Amino acid sequence: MEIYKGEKKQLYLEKHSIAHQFSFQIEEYLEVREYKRDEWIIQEGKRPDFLFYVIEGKAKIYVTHQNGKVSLINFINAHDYIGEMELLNEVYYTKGIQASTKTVCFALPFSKYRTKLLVDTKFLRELTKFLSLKATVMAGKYSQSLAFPLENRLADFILQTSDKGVYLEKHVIVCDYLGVSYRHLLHVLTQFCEKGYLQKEGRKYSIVNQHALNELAEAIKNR
Amino acid sequence: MEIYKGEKKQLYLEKHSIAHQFSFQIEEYLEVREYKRDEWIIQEGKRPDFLFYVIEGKAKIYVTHQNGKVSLINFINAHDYIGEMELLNEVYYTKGIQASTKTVCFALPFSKYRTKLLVDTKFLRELTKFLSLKATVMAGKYSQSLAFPLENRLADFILQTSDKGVYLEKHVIVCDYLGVSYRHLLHVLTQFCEKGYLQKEGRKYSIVNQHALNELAEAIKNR
DNA sequence: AGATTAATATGAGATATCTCATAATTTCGA
DNA sequence: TCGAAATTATGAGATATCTCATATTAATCT
Repeated sequence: MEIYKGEKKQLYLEKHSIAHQFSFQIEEYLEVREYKRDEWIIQEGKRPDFLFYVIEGKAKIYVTHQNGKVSLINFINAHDYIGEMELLNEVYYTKGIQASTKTVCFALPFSKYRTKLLVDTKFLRELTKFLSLKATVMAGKYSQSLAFPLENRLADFILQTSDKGVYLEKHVIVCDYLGVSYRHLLHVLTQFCEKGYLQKEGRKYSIVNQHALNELAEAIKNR
Repeated sequence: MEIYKGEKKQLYLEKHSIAHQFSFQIEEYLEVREYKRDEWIIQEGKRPDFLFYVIEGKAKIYVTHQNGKVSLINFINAHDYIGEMELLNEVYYTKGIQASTKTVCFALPFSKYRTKLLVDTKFLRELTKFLSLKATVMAGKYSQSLAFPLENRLADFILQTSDKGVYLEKHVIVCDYLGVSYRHLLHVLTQFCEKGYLQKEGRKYSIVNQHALNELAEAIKNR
């Protein structure tokens, strides 16, 4: 992990200002941090000392079950908060958060800001929106996961993550995210190829029949 | 739906005061409402005009998928808010909320309070806590549902809902909630009986081997 | 460059879960 | 109190998904 100083720090502060989300000055004790790919921003079970706001990059939330099984719960993207659970709740089991690309974020030390943050209307309103959205998304994912087979969820995932008609996510991450075994993911991908929805080209898959995928994905959207 | 007036209303206002969650007077336009079992507090797809706070009773959140399948997403209990998503977000697909017992709640009209609520530190902090918990619970449920077979989730559900060693939830609701077919739920319940964890007595099930159920349920608790 | 690790790939058999069909029992309103 | 609707119950075959075993290829480290 690297902490930006001087000019580099100023650049980020200006270019990605979040001052409008607060009604007091936050810059004095704010750090700009860069985490490298695979670095842990927060370790599972270990309460963080900072509230993070992601500027660029992508991270993954993990939780370890008692049987040792690890679940990828969600992705974190730019403009997401991290550590807000620990800011708000005295008692909370901290989940692990790992950078999946180079990730730059602002870090606000609890020690300096906690009290101020908890009475700041602007910030609380922003946070409330963020959380309500998060809760909604999780609820949606939950009901989807129960109501539909992989076929539908994968179609949706492919459409969401593909770029210019090409899908190239890593299987290991995807099967973790969608909660299925590696074997089964490959199985369904093969089916998609056989049905002519996708065409395999080396490691990549080209979308051949977008319409078919759309139909599968549509089924899981509750309106 | 019945709106309490006069003395009955006063009684509820005093006995279940939520004044401490707000920094302004909320009583003037507040209604105390009673919904009967199976009545819809909020209809799916139809934005509510009130922020609700549940005083007593139990309700269910439903969402209808495009294929007509309906998912029970979660239970709502006393001290939960309803309609907070619509208060915060201009754009939000409203889920259906149905009372599963007689349910009494406070209803605050958006028209009178929206603006005030959105700048009230006390309220926002309460709401933020509520939402963060909700998001956490949903995330937990999500990862559980993917990582474990019904056996584990059912064991947990039985322990949570049983009273004095007796389990008597309706199967139709349970299989909906746990997202499995009726047939499979019965199948696993039968297994539990065969293994000597439960004993069937008419419609009820007595817990015979709590320890075994505990072990199954423990597996899904992360930490 | 060679060694190690991570990721991809495929087969085969086991298990969890679903769908459909059908019947008995209970609940509840007219 | 009767009949409709909801709930419980069980069987049988289909499908989704998992586990394990094993091979190949790509990425990473020294």
